[in-house]
Amino acid sequence: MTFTEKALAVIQSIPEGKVMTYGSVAAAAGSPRGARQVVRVLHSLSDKEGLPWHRVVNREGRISLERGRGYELQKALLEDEGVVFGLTERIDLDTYLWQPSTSA
DNA sequence: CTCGTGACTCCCG
DNA sequence: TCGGGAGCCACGA
Repeated sequence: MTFTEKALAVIQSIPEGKVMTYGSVAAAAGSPRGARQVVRVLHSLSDKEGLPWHRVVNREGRISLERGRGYELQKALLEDEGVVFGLTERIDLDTYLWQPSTSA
């Protein structure tokens, strides 16, 4: 089981209306410092595995992508799932952060 | 095998 | 408080 596979499983475990940070996914996958690998996983498998890449945001609960890069798409997808963006285009992690270990 | 890369994160200035 | 730089890890060429 590689980090990529674990990350893949973790990301797929994120339910609608919830989000996870790169760091959290990485940690859940076994590498607290592997946030960047999560990025890689999204890039490489989001398309093939049909991952909910839009449910992955940065540590601030914000979309890392820039306007015109996918930002609006991700935001739209999340809002469609019930995720609310704050006045600062930010997601309230206290409310929407998905924590795999705490749910089961 | 070594080098480069990346939708990150943290620490220091 | 804000900005810049280095660290990090795994994967593709």
